[in-house]
Amino acid sequence: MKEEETVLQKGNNFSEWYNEILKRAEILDVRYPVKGVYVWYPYGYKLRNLIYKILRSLMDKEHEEALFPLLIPEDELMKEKEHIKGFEEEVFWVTKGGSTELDVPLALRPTSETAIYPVFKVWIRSHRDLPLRIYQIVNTFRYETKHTRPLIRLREITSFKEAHTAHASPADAAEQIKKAVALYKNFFDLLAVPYVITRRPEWDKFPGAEYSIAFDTLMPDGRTMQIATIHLLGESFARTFDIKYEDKDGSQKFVNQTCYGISERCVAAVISVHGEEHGLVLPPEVAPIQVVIVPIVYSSGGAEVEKVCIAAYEELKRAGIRVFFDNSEERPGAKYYKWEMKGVPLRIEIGPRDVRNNRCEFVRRDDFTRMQVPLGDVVPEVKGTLKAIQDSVHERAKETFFANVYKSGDSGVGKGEDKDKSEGELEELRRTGIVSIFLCESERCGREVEERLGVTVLGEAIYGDENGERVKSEGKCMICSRKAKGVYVARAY
RNA sequence: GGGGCAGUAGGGUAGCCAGGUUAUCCUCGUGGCUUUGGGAGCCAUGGACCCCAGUUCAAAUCUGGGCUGCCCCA
Repeated sequence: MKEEETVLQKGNNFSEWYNEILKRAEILDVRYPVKGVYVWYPYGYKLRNLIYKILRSLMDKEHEEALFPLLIPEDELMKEKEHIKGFEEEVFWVTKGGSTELDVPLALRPTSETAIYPVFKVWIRSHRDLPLRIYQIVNTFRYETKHTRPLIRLREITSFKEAHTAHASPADAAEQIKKAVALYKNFFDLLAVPYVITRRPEWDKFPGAEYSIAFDTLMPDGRTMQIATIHLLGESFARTFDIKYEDKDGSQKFVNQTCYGISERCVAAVISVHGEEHGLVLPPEVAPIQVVIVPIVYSSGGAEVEKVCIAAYEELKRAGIRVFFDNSEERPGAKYYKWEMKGVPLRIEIGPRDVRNNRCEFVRRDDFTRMQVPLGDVVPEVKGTLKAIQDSVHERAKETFFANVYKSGDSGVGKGEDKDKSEGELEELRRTGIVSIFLCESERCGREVEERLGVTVLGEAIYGDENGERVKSEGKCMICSRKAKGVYVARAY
């Protein structure tokens, strides 16, 4: 194979890189003949499952997993007017059973509020039933009319983790929002994916919510991608679906609700943020194969090498490492390229020279550094190296990310230039990253900025820096000069 | 939302403008022999014109529609 087929340009053509890597690393097969729906390859599905295993373990501490139906009757879906307005044009409908027209058309859930809340009404009777915190991981359907993209814009979202909570008081619900933010921070930190957290503008919040908070990461082409959303629903859905509880004093009260979700965009983020010219670079936490052992076998003396490889393999496996022994027929070089493409964090090479010296060689995927390790120390050395790779992958991602978060005035937290930007400069910056500007809360000014700069307003920068400190910032709106807050804008997916 | 380009073997492609014999090349699959410290070599062999209609003696090639994919702009 030729050199240009080996090296994938990521920087100047992200789209091509992204499509190519999904295919070559066997994450997703895009050849299914329906627009916007795709097939998970076994390797991609293992990656997905490891990522969702982390998400599950975080959720399970304070939520219970449940499973609600895919089909939602038309009358339930239509109940919450503001909510349905936001989805109406994207709903898939089941209208026939065989050749019989259905009395009530059934929607394929675009999200599950209207499937879950009628059941909440039945489940919740007393303040003793609160707080109620459930989640599910399901597929959802949206009739996307725009350009669909694997893992990013889908007609079938296969892996939507949605949490729904109900609380007695507004304060409890607000407290839950904070917990959800902390939980998601924890999650993306483990994936080594950097983010900004913003409160979405009033005119861009989740339909039916009081307010929405979102996590956005930065893709290599300079666009942001929303990777998590958190919504305070207040009482609006409770009123619509009549979800009430009997309080201690015997009175009937509406519950206060929240919901928050993460989709397989988190997988797209892991792939896009860390990958490079040679393929995927997976953080060890989520790598389906953490260590691959490649034997260097000659026709003579191969048996000895194989014996040592198997011994190392068994030892690592016993230690709980996800290890693979590649004793296929290919030549060593071919194996290196293959496992680099698949993002395996650490490769161990063992050949006759190594066996003679009672050692093996480590090669790190993140920086290709090579080291010799005594065979007796393999397990502790692997553990230490995987930890080091996890950290350095995270550090590198954060460095790239924050180098592309720019502030204008003191309205943000980025590490870019700390001075006021002219519109021309902003024009330049928005091509490569996230820019913080002052903007008032009116939709008119927001839309004008979006139009003029060709960006999306992500929202007020909250929990902005790494210490989780809220950024205090007040200034003048760059459109109307009224009192304004610092908001992030960027070109968004 | 608007505009452009494309669909030929599992993957990538030539041929299409100018219709006509057995559809090109690389990769890949299968069997065999020799190999193995960064994509091995040789021999044999396997596999394709997106779908529907139209034009024509004749369509991968021309026309229309559909489906699917990709790119750019908003």
